[in-house]
Amino acid sequence: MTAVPSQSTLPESGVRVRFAPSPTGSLHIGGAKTAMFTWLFAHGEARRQGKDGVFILRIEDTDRNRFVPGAEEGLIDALHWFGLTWDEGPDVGGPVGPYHQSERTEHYRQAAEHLIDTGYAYRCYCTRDRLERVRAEQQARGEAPGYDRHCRNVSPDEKAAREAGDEPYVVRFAMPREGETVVHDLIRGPITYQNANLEDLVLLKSDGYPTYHLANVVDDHLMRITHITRGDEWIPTAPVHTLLYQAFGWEMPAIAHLPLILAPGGGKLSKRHGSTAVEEFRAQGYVPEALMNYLALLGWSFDASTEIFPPDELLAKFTLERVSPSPATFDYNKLRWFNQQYINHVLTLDDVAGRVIPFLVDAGLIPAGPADAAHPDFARVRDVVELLKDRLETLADAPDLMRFFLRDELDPYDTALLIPKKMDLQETLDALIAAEAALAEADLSDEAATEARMRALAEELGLKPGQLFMAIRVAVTGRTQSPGLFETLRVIGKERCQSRIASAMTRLRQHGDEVLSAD
RNA sequence: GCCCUCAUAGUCUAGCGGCCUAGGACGUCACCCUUUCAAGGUGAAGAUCGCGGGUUCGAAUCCCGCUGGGGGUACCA
Repeated sequence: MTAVPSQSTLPESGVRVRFAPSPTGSLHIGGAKTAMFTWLFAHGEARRQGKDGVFILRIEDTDRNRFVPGAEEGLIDALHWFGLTWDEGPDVGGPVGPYHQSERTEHYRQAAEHLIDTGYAYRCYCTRDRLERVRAEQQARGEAPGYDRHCRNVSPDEKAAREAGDEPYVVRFAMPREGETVVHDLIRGPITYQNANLEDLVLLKSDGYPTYHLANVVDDHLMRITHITRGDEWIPTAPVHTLLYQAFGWEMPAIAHLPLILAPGGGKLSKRHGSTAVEEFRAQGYVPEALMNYLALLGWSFDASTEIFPPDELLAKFTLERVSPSPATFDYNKLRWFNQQYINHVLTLDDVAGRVIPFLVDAGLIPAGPADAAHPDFARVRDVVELLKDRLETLADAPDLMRFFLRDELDPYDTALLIPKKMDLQETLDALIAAEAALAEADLSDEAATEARMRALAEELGLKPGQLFMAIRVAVTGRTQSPGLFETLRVIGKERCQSRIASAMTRLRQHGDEVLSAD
């Protein structure tokens, strides 16, 4: 008889959990949420209770048809960016590796053999054609489609004959035909299943690779997982896995199914609704802390009013007990709000300045360099970010809002914008001439003094302060919207302010000529 | 079809039998602040707690049914 795979010796540790993605694409936001809750449980809740909370990354690459080269690297990248760290995994190693299922096939083969030997599984030689035919017939008769257990019931003679040949086969689980199986979900309580409704699932495929069911159970056992945390969509497989543990004679880990993320219109969140991959949110200028905060509140809450939970707060407060069983709809709007909160109020100025750098580099506004204080332009960027961070919803908004600070040339703008409300071209020109003269002898680093001088000037000119300020604002920024005028002037610098006002005056004169010649 | 699961405003949620004339947040609208735009502040509208039965002196909270949403039903995970 084939021996059942056995656990390696490992010091008794409190909580061992894993995130087990398949490298079939980029990290979906739903997967990120599952990973995060699992991480919070191990590194937050368990460790707060004085337990050794271990978070493991395991790569479930048993489907050779869906394998995507590079996906694993992308997954790990995205997980790191998101802010998760694991204690054991394919990249960091660990005592119960390897952490790729494709390197653990011997365990699964052995486990399947053991189950056959003990009568809990059997070889099935049915062809795909036959399975399809059976399904079609069942459906035609209005029956529930499913494997008819043909190979489970063959005579001993036929069985022996088949085994002597070299036909390809799969190994199926011999599901109990009666009784019921109860799964105790940590989040939703007991779930009862009638065994008669359960199918004889394939455990080992004809290519020798295991299915999810076998590999998952065997690995969770061998890796000494204490709590299974996974998405809601796995609930229907829970009784099968429970029965599998029983067949092996292994203790079943505790299990918790985390609520799914739904799309705004209902159904799965897909490309049609917007971004779904963590990598996309990153590229769009979301900060990981905000994404984490938003996702945490999609199914978990601490109290009736707290909304802002930076990662350390999450680690300090998260409990599985307060995770809701109901699925939640993804709201891009609210994510944006969280992102804005982090950029405007939670992250430090230096931090935001650093994070904005890659976006400015991509836009060609500053030279490439490190995304922190080591960048040669850091001080400049920091000064600008100080004025603008409150109007950043995402980091990707930065290049557009910051252009007129970082480049000498202004973007093209409509000359008519220079003329404030209730003023005409000549009045505007006069105002700018006076403003330029005043600016020439002003100390822009003293914002209060500059403002006082300009307010006085407005009065001399018989203008409202806002009118004068708007003319200057447009001349200096090329826009009707900007941070406070005097801090804007200070950061842009006197020389550039003067040359921009000069060119605004030139444009006004030309504009006037054009208007005249058109008449 | 069958199995499972979920159910408080458009959305995320608090609530775990009386504190609820249902609290917070996003979004929406209004006002304040104000040199523009943000940010910030204040306030408003928005939920017969999906529906129907029970249990109880009393139910958003417990039980049953229904309805609706979601998931599963592969040699994918």
